[in-house]
Order: sequence, then C-alpha cells, then structure tokens
Amino acid sequence: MTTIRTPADEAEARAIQDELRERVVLDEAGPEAGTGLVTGVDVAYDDERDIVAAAAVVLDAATLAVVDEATAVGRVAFPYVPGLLAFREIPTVLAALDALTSDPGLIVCDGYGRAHPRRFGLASHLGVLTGLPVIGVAKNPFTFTYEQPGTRRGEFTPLLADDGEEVGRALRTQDGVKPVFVSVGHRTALDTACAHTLRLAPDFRVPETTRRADTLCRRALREAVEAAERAAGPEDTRGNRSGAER
DNA sequence: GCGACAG
DNA sequence: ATCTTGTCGC
Repeated sequence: MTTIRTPADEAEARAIQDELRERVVLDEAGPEAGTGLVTGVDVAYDDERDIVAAAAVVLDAATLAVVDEATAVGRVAFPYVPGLLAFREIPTVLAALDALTSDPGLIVCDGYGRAHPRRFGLASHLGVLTGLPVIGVAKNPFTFTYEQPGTRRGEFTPLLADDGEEVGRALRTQDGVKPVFVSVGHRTALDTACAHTLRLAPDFRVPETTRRADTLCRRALREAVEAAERAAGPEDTRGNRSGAER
C-alpha cells in the first residue's frame, strides 16, 4: 500500500514538497475525457473527536454511472495549513483508494495541483504517490488572481503565475454560476483536465465525482462517529455532559 | 510586520 | 472543512 510521509512540522512539510515536485510528470496529455474510468476522492473531518473519513468513487467516464466505491477512516494526521493540505488529506485518501476493487483511472480531487505556491498541491502530491493521472478541481480561489470568465458554461480564464505561466484555469461549468478552479496534478494536460471537468459537470457546478465522493465520505464519517460514541460510552444518551466529564 | 489563504 | 432553519424553485 502506498503511503505518505507525515512531516513533524511545517518546515519539513515544505521540504518534502520541494523534493517530490521533481517527480511530477507534465508531458502527458492524459486519458481522453469521456473515456475509461474517473475517480472522485474527498475527505470529511471531526477534529473534535480526531476522526477523518475518506471516500473514493469510481465512475464510468462516458455515462457517469457508479462503478465502484470505497471508504476509509483514520485519525487526523496533520492540521489544516493553507499550502500543506495534502498532508492532512492524503493518508486516508490512499487507504480508500487501496480499498477499491476496480482501477481508478483518472483521479479528480478537491483542491489544486500546479496552482500552488510551490507548484505542488494536493493533486500533484497524490499523483506522484500513486503514479496515476490526477487533476485538481477547487471550489475556491487560492493564491492566484484571475479575470472573471465569460458567463456561459465552458468559458474560462487563465490562472497566471508571476512568470506568466498558466498554472490553472477559472472554468465556468454552468451558465451564470461561479466558476471552479482547475489545475493539473500529474500526467495530465490542462486542456484535458478542463475537458474532463466539463463532462463531469453536466448539471451542477461541481463535478459529479466530487459530489459523489463528498456524500459518501460524510456518511462514512457519521457512521464512524456513531460507532466511536457507542464504544466510548452509552451513558451520554440524554444530555451532553456525562458524570465523568464534570 | 500584517493580512490572506485549497479543505 | 464545519456550525445550521427555513426557504425558493424545479
């Protein structure tokens, strides 16, 4: 099973990113949109109880029908730090991916790939660790500024780095609806990533892969929390504070 | 130094 | 991410 190296602090985390960035493959076009399998991954947290749940849902890229799905539950391994999201999300995501029966094909994750302060976001990190083509589709802008794309579905504007390089795109997936932010993670071209994103979002702003993974990991988290409560103490059924906590 | 900042 | 009721609309 593939694993991620969990850093002891933020400095070490950044060092790991600088090191692994060298292994990102950017000269492949990636699987053609609408072909093969596409897998969405997402994670839900209960920091209070130190529980994290991840889900991986495999869709037929042509029909968007669910082919396979899996979940994994674990402990929170790293705090949320902008720019270091991978260390928080990836451990459990890898476990969910390993639990799949079918091949993932192209992976779509929440967050960024190249559109990252060190050009090595979550999507890039997941790609390097798995060796699979990965793209990132984020719901919110991060470090790069952009012009508002045209109002129609399919229109986009570039996310530009300081050196003028296009590290991602603000892509409108629905008419008159806020765009999503697409960037390449590993073994995929930006054009391919946007084509996949559009095909995966025929009815909603967010790709079907993320929507499916989102509902599944939330359910897995809820069940994990319930199981933990049940194991810890059936004495808390009426109120909040138990005798032991006062 | 201060603010902003994927999930 | 997560806390959260009702509400507008297909």
